Amino acid sequence: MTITLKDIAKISGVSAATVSRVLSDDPRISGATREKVLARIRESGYRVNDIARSLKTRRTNTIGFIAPLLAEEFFMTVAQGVEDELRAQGFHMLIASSKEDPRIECECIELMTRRWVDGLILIPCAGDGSRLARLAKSRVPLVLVDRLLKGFRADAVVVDNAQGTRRAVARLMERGITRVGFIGASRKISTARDRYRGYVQAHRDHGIALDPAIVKFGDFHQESGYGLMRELAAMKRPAGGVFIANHYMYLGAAQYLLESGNIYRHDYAIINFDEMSATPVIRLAKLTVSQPSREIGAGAARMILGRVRGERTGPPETLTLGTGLVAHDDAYSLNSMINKPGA
Amino acid sequence: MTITLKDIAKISGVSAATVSRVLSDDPRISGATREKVLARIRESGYRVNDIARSLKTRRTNTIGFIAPLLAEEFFMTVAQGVEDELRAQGFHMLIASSKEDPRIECECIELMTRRWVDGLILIPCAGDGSRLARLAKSRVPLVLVDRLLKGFRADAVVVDNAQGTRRAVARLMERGITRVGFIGASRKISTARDRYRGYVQAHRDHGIALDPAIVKFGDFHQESGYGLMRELAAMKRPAGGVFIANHYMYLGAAQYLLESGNIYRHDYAIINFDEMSATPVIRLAKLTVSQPSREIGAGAARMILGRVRGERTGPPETLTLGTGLVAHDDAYSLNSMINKPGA
DNA sequence: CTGTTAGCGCATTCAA
DNA sequence: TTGAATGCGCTAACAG
Repeated sequence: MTITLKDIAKISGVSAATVSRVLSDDPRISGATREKVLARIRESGYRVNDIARSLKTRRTNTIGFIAPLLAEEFFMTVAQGVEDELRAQGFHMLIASSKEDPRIECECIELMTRRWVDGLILIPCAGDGSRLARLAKSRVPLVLVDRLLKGFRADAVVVDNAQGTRRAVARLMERGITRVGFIGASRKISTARDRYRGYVQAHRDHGIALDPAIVKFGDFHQESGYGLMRELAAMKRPAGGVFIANHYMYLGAAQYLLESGNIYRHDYAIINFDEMSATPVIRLAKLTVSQPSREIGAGAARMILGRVRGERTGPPETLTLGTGLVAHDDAYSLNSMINKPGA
Repeated sequence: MTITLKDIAKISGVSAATVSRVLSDDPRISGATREKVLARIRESGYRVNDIARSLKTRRTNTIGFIAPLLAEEFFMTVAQGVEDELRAQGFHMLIASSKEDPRIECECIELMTRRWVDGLILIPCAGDGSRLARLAKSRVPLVLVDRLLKGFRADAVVVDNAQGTRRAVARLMERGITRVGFIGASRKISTARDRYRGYVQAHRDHGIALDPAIVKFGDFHQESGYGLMRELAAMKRPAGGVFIANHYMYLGAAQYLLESGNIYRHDYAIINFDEMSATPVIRLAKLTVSQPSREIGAGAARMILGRVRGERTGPPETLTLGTGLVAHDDAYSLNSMINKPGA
């Protein structure tokens, strides 16, 4: 027995339309009736039924957000940025994870679309954009975040992964470390591809030949980083440095170095990508490429709302944010570890 | 101009009611018409409008999930557990974060309720349950997760925080470490309170007097752990061990110990609460109390669905899961650090 | 400034 | 087994 707008109309002695107008702050309503109606609303504990409203207006004030996983700090920091911005603008957020599986991703999109989300923010999984063709043809605005899709133009918010990587690797080279290993992920993912590209560019910039033997591709997860670091460490001619393409691979690599005791034997100059809450505690990396993850999310939210509100029309735009580069002079190293304990 | 159920009825030469029945797998529909209608649906690319359906059925197949923050691994691992279970059962998840602010929390609840969520899973912020009185009186099922609220009975999924802490601290005491410091959070949060209780119990169990000077309360965040660890380290008579009440405080404490170089001077026997992805890499703790975070989420999802479907009625139930205790024999320590580099 | 009218797209009585 | 009629709660013309 929920109380409806019509009930309010009745007990206020006005029409339903008037109540509706009060609810939506229609300017051409007299102060008197507005007060009266608001009073009845307050007394009665009436609450709008957003579903009914949506059926009529064809807008749900809801944005869908789909990420490969929920329990990853980068994705969820982006999500937090999105949510903050959306809530500030009166929007809801429907969330789902694709498990890096295009089929699940499609299913999520389908379900959210059925629920009439006003727009969709997507951190896509690997592959090209063909699976999104139908969505693109529908009228539902879409913003791609973090990763781009081959052969698919859409609004997007990304960082300059190639440039961030290139600069970091170059920095190492300028310090005289020319043999730098690479621990990355499948190039079916644009960020993985671009980070690899930046790594290659740095070599070209410095006229250094790239040794394929120390270039390893895995899958952005901890186990992968662990395994690839082990491979790298097993080489007869070890690398002087290593670029590790994301936070979880860095965790895995670090775990290997610590568990194996390798860290006490060889002083790798490590570059890691992503500055997360645990980064200051790991302290194995000399250089960290950071991303403004929260801003990425906020930017995506603003972008989608621009479309939803019709403030922005026309061809897709891409917002490219820059990366940061943080040097850790306090990183562990063979030398510092030998020296410090004496202190 | 989206195509509707009525359109399908027309092109199929049947009534809207029939199409509706086909859509909901009504058993008393002839195989022939069912096939025919399904064919038209497929050809036309028709898709149900869930909003209209919800207005009619008063169910949205959507569960709201509210956590203090999105970008924290524990909360999001719970969220992942919830989402997996919900999606398997055909439900959506609306998500929001309260920022540990009861006012924002209330606002989120209000907004989700207006959108007719079928149920609400809440990791509440500090305080008592009075703010939820209205929600409790409404017909919307609620499941509390992780934290309980004083003076408020509701379905809940928690772990035995006191027991987990008690056992871990006891373990340290049995190894002869009797002076154990405490780094915890505000006792306005039930988990913080219970972990403190477990710490106190361990002392009582072993007949050890508790020294208030080494018991510190902060706020579950990194900065707090950092600051409290510094206070502890500054004591003239240092503790032999420290219990640190959650992952982020542990990160902060670890950061302090490393930055200050204190770790090279004093070998704290550390217990930390929560096993997260970075835990194996930090390696400062000798003992870790783990929680089945994903299972907590899955359990909460099952619990709320039981209510939503009316399979479960009657008084609130509490599902209490156990904690794990992991020993890290490979943890750093002053001795290991001095010895290893020689290798 | 306010009321009347007419649906939004679907599920569900009640008849047939 | 199927159809016709009705309304969920709200907004948006169009009048007045």
